[in-house]
Amino acid sequence: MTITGPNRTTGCKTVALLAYDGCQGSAIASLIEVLDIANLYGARGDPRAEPLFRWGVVSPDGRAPVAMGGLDIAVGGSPASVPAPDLVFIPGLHFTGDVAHFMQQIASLAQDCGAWLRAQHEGGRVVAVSCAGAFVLAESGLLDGRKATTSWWLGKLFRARYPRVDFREGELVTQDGRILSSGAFTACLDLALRIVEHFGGPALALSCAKVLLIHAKRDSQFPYMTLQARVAHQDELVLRAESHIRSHVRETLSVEQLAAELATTPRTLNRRFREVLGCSPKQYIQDLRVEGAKRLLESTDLDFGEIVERVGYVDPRSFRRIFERATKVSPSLYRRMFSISQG
Amino acid sequence: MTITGPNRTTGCKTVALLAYDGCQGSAIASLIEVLDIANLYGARGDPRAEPLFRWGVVSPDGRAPVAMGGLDIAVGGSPASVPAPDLVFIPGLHFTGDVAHFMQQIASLAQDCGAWLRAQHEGGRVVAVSCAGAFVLAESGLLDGRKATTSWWLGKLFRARYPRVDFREGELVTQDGRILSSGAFTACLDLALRIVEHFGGPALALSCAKVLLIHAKRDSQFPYMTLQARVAHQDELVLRAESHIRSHVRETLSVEQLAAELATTPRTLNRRFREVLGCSPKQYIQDLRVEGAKRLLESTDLDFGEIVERVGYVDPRSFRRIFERATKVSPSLYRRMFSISQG
DNA sequence: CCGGTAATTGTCATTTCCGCCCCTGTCGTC
DNA sequence: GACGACAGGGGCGGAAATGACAATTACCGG
Repeated sequence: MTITGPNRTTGCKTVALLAYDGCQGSAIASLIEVLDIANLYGARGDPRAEPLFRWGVVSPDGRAPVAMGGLDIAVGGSPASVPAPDLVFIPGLHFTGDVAHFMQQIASLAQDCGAWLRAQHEGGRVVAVSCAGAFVLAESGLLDGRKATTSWWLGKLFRARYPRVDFREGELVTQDGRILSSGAFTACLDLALRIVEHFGGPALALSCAKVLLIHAKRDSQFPYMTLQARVAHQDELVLRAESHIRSHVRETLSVEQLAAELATTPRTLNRRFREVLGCSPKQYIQDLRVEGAKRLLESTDLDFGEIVERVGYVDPRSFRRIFERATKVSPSLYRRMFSISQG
Repeated sequence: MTITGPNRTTGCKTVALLAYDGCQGSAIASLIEVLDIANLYGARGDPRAEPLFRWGVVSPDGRAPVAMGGLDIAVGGSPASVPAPDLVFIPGLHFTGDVAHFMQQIASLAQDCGAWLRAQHEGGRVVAVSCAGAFVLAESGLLDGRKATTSWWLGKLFRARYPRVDFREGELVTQDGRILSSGAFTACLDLALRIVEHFGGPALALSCAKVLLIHAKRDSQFPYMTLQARVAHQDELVLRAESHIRSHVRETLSVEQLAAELATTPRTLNRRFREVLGCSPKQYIQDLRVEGAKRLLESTDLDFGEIVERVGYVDPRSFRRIFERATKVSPSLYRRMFSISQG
């Protein structure tokens, strides 16, 4: 797939999509299709109109990579084969849980494409990444001091590795100057819409959204997050506290009580939790309760008041506040999003 | 991309994905990735576990097709190269508005693959289609008397062409026996989840949904539908009526009044509308008003009561009912889904 | 046994925010 | 048209989190 003809001399925008081994092929295919649809709807009524977008797929070495899941993707050459793109897109990368291997892939990509990416950005082009693609940009230093996001399950790793980036946890799409980033897998669709909006305006983006069946205004990744495994640790006191909490989540549970139970003081408990788990005991309990409520919303028809009681709260109003802070959606919307039972 | 090894002798399920010229490549890539993720999450804790899914991409003639937007897709061969798949998937096809050309593509596909598809289905395999893929199945006679859906903008065409199919307008995913179908573009993600659920259970599907950032329970295409261009016609009376309606939508408007205005009777007006446009004058007016309300919800901050008045209604309660019947969501949710302004 | 040092814990004041209560408005259902 | 479940604003008393600093403990070599 190669680019033909000129671009910057006209109103037509050129997009270069970077494919590489193990990349999320659907992000590339989706973006292409969204641009294709935008071309169709943008030229409504005039079939001879110049298309709004052109695009080409490239790879670091110019050879066809094998995407995630084993799909072969044909490319038009190395990055140099798309002269003067208006936008560069880097898809994500599957993370299987092996941090070392993952970071090594990122480092290798950054080495191959970092200089090119920096040059593109300095040359005034828009750079858009989705999912783990943000790591490549961060590694290349392009995100220092800038807003960015990534897949929700990579958030902690990202924040730890790149403290200089203005990391926006849980956001779906971020924009900072000419740098766009987006979250997990299908967030690339929201990113694609943002790109269409950027070059073609909000009305065109909305038309595309309706054809594609995407909310034009999905707002965050928060509702999708699940409680991740805590860091392993050896703190005997905290371990005992965790165990005690786990077996009493359903009951009213105060930190003071808990401290007494473990023959220590609230202050110590607080300090140790923060040190080892990075949060307060109360927070820990709340997280568990919210996760419990999510399970009940997903798998039962109990009404919210009942669920509130089951996870150890009395007042629906307060627990709703906590639930919404964690998930960024209301309980009923959460249920509509993730209910397992038939509807 | 080829399948290696056996399949039906074990618990592993094999999926054959059919690619063809102009097909929606992202549907293929997405399904592959969803299956890949399902393999990862399904085997949690046991890296040596046999994967739940295997897959292979094929094309009618075994050669690599060029997907929508110009993306080349590598295939493992013709349909015969995936022996005994457990599921066959057919992606959609871009519809640019040229019905004749579209139907010719469908006919050609049905000719190439119809017999194979029928054999697969008769052999007990699951057949899944997304978007315009339903036309291929319908053309091959596999959908007669069965539930099916397709992209919302193809609904009328589908119903007209295949009256024997139990067409479910606006549904996102349908299942009838071993035949699955899904609606517009990204509905293939919902279909993919349904496939995972079918072979791996609801809990696994939910885990995948959260990683992919998909609602596990998106319910319909209705909110995304927009008023489509009406059929062109020559009925002078109806044309005058349409014109009169368009210029008076904002005012209270009765069919009786309208008939008087055009020097005819309500009965005639009804008959002619039904004959030419397939709906009643009242329905026609309502459709316009709902569409007007949608525009206002998308682009302004006016509250619903105000909008109701602007489109010519008095009672918010009754207009809400009409709005919800058409869109299947409440006005406030519609605004949250498609609001153009910042939020 | 002692004093020095560092790590940990306790005390307390401050601020934040939780949890409970009131209420109204919206939505879907019957 | 009425009802019940849900959403969410606001206020208040009290619990929780945390910083600063003092007190205690643990661990040394001398």
